[in-house]
Amino acid sequence: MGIANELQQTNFASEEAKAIVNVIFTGNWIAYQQQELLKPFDLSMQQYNVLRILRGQNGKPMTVLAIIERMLDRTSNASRLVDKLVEKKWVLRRECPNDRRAVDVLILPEGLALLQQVDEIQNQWVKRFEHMTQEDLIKLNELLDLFRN
Amino acid sequence: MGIANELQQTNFASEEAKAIVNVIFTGNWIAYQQQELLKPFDLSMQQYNVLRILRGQNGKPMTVLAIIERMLDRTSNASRLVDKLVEKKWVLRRECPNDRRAVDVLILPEGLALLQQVDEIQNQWVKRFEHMTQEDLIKLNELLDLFRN
DNA sequence: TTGTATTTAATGTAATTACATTTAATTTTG
DNA sequence: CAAAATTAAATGTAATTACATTAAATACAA
Repeated sequence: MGIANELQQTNFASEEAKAIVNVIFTGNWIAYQQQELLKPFDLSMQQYNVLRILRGQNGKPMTVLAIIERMLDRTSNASRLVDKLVEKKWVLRRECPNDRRAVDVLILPEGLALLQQVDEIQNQWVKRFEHMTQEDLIKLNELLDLFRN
Repeated sequence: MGIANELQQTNFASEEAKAIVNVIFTGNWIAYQQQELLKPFDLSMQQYNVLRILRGQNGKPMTVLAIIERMLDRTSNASRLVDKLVEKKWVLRRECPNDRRAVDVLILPEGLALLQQVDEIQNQWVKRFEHMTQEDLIKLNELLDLFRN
């Protein structure tokens, strides 16, 4: 993967400049891996994210707005995202009883089953990070959090 | 920014799982910052990346294929990317003399001037990371490299 | 209560992207 | 050398995305 190594080689103006590129590049890299992992399930990362948020509700419905607020990437298109999930019969969409502007979205058993399947593959895949110690991972998470502050 | 903090709060299945989400999220976050920074220059991140690659050539032209190989994000659309740069008169495109299939792309003085302007803003902006020590940044870069291996 | 403002979701659209195909030029092979 | 294979870039397209606008319902204020 050409650039992955080149990143180490390239001489950057500063450690900051390298970190910026490195964070973006590594983010894209892992996002790509995740996309590939989800492809066999005909699931995009955003759709997967929404399904997991809905699962987190333990059966309670959520409005589209509530979903948007929980999503990792601010998407203006949650409506159409939910469309796709409805089409595939993974979630149910229905008018919200107490506010007819709003729409309740609810994960279906089929959606839950799908997530369980993905979880299994995901758990397998995560083993790819066995070369990192727990300490490494904690430190990485700390530094990324610091980076954003 | 809701999620940024929620990331710290949310309880993940594992440190690995958190790192995956954290890397993607932080990558998107910083990419967004960069996009905003480039917006006043009517420059997308990919276009900026191409211009910088061309600047690195110190006046020598590059074929589209050579550009693709150096780009951070594998884009299948380098042709159209270069189109935009040509439109804006930042680069020149001409037939490659020794291989008429190929196309030489060359950064123009206007393109170099633009980059210099962006550099200045960029240098200002990077100060946002002053809260991180040099050691922090080096460690972050190391851990990201490790993460990809 | 009635008109105005706000909120929620859906939609229109233009730009971007990924992926496949096409065109033209060059290289390889028989 | 001629035909086939490969290479480089451009193009077609369908899907995705960002951004603005619309439509419908609700909240609020006079």
